[in-house]
Amino acid sequence: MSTPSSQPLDAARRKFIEAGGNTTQSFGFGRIAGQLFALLYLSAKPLCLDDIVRELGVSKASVSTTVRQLEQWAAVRRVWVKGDRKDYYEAETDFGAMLRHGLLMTFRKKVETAGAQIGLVENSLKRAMENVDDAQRQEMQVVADRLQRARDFHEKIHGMLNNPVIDHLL
Amino acid sequence: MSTPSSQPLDAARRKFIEAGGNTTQSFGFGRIAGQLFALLYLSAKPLCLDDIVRELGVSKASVSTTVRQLEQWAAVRRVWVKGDRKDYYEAETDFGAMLRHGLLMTFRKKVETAGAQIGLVENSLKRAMENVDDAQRQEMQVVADRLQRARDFHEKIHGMLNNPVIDHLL
DNA sequence: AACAACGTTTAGTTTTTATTGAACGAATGA
DNA sequence: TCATTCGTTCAATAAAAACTAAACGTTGTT
Repeated sequence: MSTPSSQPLDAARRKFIEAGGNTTQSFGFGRIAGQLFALLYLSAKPLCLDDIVRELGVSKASVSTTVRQLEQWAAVRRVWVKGDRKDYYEAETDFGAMLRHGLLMTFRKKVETAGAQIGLVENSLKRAMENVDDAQRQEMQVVADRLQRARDFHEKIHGMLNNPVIDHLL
Repeated sequence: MSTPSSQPLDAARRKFIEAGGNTTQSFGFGRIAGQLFALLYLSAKPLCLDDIVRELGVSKASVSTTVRQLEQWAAVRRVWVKGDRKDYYEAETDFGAMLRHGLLMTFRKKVETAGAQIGLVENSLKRAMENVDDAQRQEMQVVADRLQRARDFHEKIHGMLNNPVIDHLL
């Protein structure tokens, strides 16, 4: 008992799925991630792996890995359907929650990694400056100043990303 | 008459350059972009193409193209040195300006493209809904509703990105 | 137990992106 | 004019990423 979707509806759906793929690809996440999310987002019912394979025309392996990516970004969630041992998935429809729990997290991590690396360089330079004559120290100071400006900026960004106001706005 | 930079200084510089490469790569911009910016950022004097080639150990072609990328992002600017027809480059040290004029711009464009695509799908679906019986229209309505939520979110993001307050915070 | 239906992992392939060497044209100055 | 020094472009290559088919382990069914 499958619903015979109308042609114009399917046409629109496919356009949206393609648009989703293009968008995620332009942001450096894969193409399939966007297509898969778009498909689920417009679907009234949760879909299983093979549904998705059929609709998108990609391999089961790709769907399996992509679906887990999307789960990590809180863009898709697994749902249980009674009396069926297949895994079903549905899209998160609250984009704000999605950004807060998924993308922003990833972003924060990368920013932190960058900040930590600045810190390491700063420290190793500071230690090196102690055992050196004044001429050399002066040359190093220029670099030390720039490093500090970089770290200042990092802390500014860090502050913004962890500001509850941001979460509230999304 | 070249300055004989001290060993510890150079060591720190190289670490920073490597860190820069890792960071930009993790964000999906190339590795060289980050290395090149980091090199210029810690350099007291502007550098020419061949200086950069020498320091980073990459081809002139790569430096040429990457430097133009960075110029577009307002991360690097060309400076003239009197009596030398080589092009010299220096880093933008104001990270805020850099984000405002470079990265945010790129980001905005991608978001706009995505938004436009949603609009297209929405319109084609709306038009299709006019010439269809009630049963079909009801099925389409579910999809139409989700599309509208997607567009609402897009407009929220659009508003945030174009809010002067953001620029002011950076 | 043997089988079938799933989702995952792995190893290999295809596709895309990054990087380079070499050729080129413009500008400089002998 | 000719030779040189630059930066860019372009075709080719190397490196990375996306994608797949097939094998696998698990879970449920007969």
